[in-house]
Amino acid sequence: MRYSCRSCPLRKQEFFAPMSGDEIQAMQRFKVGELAVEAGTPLLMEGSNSPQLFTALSGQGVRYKTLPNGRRQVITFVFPGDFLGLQAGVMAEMQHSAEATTDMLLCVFDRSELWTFFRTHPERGYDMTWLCAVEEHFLGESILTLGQRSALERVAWAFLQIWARLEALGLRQDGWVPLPHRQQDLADALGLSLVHTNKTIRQLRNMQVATWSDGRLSVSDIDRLEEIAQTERDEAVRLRPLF
Amino acid sequence: MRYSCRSCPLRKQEFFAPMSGDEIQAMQRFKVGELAVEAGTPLLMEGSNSPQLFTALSGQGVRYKTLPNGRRQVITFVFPGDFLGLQAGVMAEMQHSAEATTDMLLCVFDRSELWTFFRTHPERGYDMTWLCAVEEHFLGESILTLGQRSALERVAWAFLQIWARLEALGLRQDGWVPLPHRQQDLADALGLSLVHTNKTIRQLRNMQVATWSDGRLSVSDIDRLEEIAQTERDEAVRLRPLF
DNA sequence: CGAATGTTTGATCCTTGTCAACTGCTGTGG
DNA sequence: CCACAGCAGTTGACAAGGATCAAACATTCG
Repeated sequence: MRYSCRSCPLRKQEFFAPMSGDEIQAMQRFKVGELAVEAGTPLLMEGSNSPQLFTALSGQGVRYKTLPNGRRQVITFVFPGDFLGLQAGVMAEMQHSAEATTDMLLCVFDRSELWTFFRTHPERGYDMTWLCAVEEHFLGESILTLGQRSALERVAWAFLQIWARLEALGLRQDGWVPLPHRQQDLADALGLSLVHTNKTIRQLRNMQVATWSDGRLSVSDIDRLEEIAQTERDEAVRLRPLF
Repeated sequence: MRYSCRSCPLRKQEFFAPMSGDEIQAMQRFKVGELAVEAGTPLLMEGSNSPQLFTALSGQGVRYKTLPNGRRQVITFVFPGDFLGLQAGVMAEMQHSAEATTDMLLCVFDRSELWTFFRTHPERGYDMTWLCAVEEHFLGESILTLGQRSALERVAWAFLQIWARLEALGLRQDGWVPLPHRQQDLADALGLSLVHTNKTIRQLRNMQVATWSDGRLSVSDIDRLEEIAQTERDEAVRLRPLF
């Protein structure tokens, strides 16, 4: 039996203790509702202080920061299960923006209720800390990539991460996973120019390792991809909780 | 009156509710002791699963990851007040290493007690989440820097961050703050080569903006530094908690 | 049909990396 | 005491990875 907040799974049963009936009720009070947004809709704005927290249910988006000169850095892609807006809940305001790349369905929580929820259900503090450590792990990997990997290694690494994550989410069908972003988005995530990103993607296709076109990413030689990306398959990617 | 875990301040009173007598007692049981290490000592090892958590009390160090080909990425510099080893407490093992650059004094906690502590003092889950959001903010800034800033911008940004942080810690004396790392460490943190980092530091010195030599960083024109780094002074840097 | 958006490709430039050599300093052992 | 090794910092010459510029192509949408 799986406990869940209707369509919004609170967590994976494999990794967390099941919730009591009381907790489920509290969770449902905590949840405000669902929100459907169209592609291109801004979800969070840098400098704002939105009263809401989101969990992505379906669709994809990006979290990003911008420099005064206009350059944009994509921090992470947003996939189903990702949690958005915690910063504004804790710090004075958001430090990054987020935008829907495709149509998205979001699970909306009321920020002010978050602390009430944690206070009445203290063991969830562990969950949050866990979530935090996992997030920190991924950001650290990004830093490693941006700082030390070559263009080819970066793209291979990104494909590998995305592939593993979406596969773990059960979004693999036939030989591909959905990756509806623009090449510009990947370029901004990897700190590369659009042109060079394009040429590097092509290189991976020519090597018959991975192909990304029409919003579909397919990896045909995952071992080779790991070799190129200088990384071992990351088990942690599968552990990301669905809060 | 300030409550504290002896020399290890649990938190800044400005941002957190004071602790009850019970909590202080629990905190002292949680604390195992202090640890003095020499410069060069490894504190955490990637892939290991150390049973301890640390808070830096004095001295400086680095947290870093390495690629199979040997390249090293410094994730953050470790300053007094920084918390180390949470990952291993939550995930299976550490995902990065840490090393003391100078002699350091550390406050040691027992990992297994952490959860007990949080369970008995649930409101500290908030603190941990807060700490997490702040950390995430800084890692996000690093990603922005590595992805989008030029070499000169990167070094200026780093100097600014370090200056603000150490100043907030009260470590500024006369016109300088202590920065005992090697140029190689900064290079590895910024994703630049040693040689180019050296030349860029020199450039900032020639511009009479900032000087770093003999382990002392002095900023003579902080406004200019912000301009170059493409950033506004970051208030968040001052909010980092001393857990 | 034209406008807008995204992808692809080639040519050229430049920021940064790599290589190499030299300095100054410190610690060590003959 | 000096010779020497080792390490961090410094500088110049050169190479290269990736950025920028420019233009063509494909799709979609009004």
